[in-house]
Amino acid sequence: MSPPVAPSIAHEQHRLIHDIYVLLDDGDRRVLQKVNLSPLEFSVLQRLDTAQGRRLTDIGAELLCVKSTITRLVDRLEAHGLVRRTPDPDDRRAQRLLLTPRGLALRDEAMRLHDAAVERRMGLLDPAEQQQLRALLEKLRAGLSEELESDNR
Amino acid sequence: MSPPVAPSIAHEQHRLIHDIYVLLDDGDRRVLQKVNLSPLEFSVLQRLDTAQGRRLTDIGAELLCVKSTITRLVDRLEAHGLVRRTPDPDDRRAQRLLLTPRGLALRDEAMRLHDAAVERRMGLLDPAEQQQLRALLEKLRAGLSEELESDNR
DNA sequence: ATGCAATAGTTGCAATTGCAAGCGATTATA
DNA sequence: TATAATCGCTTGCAATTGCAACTATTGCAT
Repeated sequence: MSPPVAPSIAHEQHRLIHDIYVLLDDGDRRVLQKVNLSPLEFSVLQRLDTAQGRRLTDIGAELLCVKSTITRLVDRLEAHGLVRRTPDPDDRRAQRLLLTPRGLALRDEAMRLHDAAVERRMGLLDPAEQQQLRALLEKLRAGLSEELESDNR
Repeated sequence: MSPPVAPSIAHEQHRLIHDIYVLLDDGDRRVLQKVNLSPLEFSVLQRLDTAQGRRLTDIGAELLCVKSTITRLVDRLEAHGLVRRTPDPDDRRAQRLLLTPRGLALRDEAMRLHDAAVERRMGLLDPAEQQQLRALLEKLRAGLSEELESDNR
């Protein structure tokens, strides 16, 4: 049970976040299965709209996955009629990705289900705690993404 | 940018945790690559010792992945001489999984690297904030795992 | 202007993972 | 104690993902 290396506080914290993520992701997976979406597909749909659209690379950058993953995930979504690729008017290399009406409807349905499940799970903390948690996480996220950017520079 | 469904507070919080996890996981991946381990492999090694060992199924349950994933992940670790399967004396169906000396050394090396990276990243919060965060996350984790258990019942 | 590096996206390939079926061992039930 | 249900683990198969290589386009530096 006890490893020879003493775990640090930060390590414990990281472990906590990891455990929680695993639990949340597992819950997400079950909920989203009802609308036949994987968590990653849902993340992509969440980032789209029906008007201007987004470029594939931008989405990949936000989700920290390689371009080819987005390409093929979008292939699937498009085959299901949920999104539509359209040429970017400003850059002939790029594609803009749009939600179709059907995609919008499914996305909203998924969000309703997902939000209800998340609400229930986050309800384990009272509102004051949720507020606290949110502030801490926002600070952490800001720092982490900044660090990531400077790493990539 | 703005979706037609108003995002709830809980939803925002979930999004934060998700984003942070993605960032942390990306960081983990880079660090662990230096010792040629995937995050999941590292998670498994972290849960092992050199004495009694753990059963494969128990590890899978903790990491919320199916048994076959553990089977094959252990196949790889064993092929690299990091772990060893040994029959469970109490149950002839089961295998107990042990760290080899080499596995122990690598695990400790990985933990040193990983901890240093985590320490640096969690250092974005001051000690008081880390303390706060830890308390909140522990409460959340406890609630979530309890919920998971009752789901599976 | 011209050539060279960087960028957007796609494709081939290998590795990882989940699901379902299967096999031996164990526990529960009658 | 016989039989059925469950459990621990493995294997076949399909799906998802990352990496590297490639094409087409853009932008920068001369």
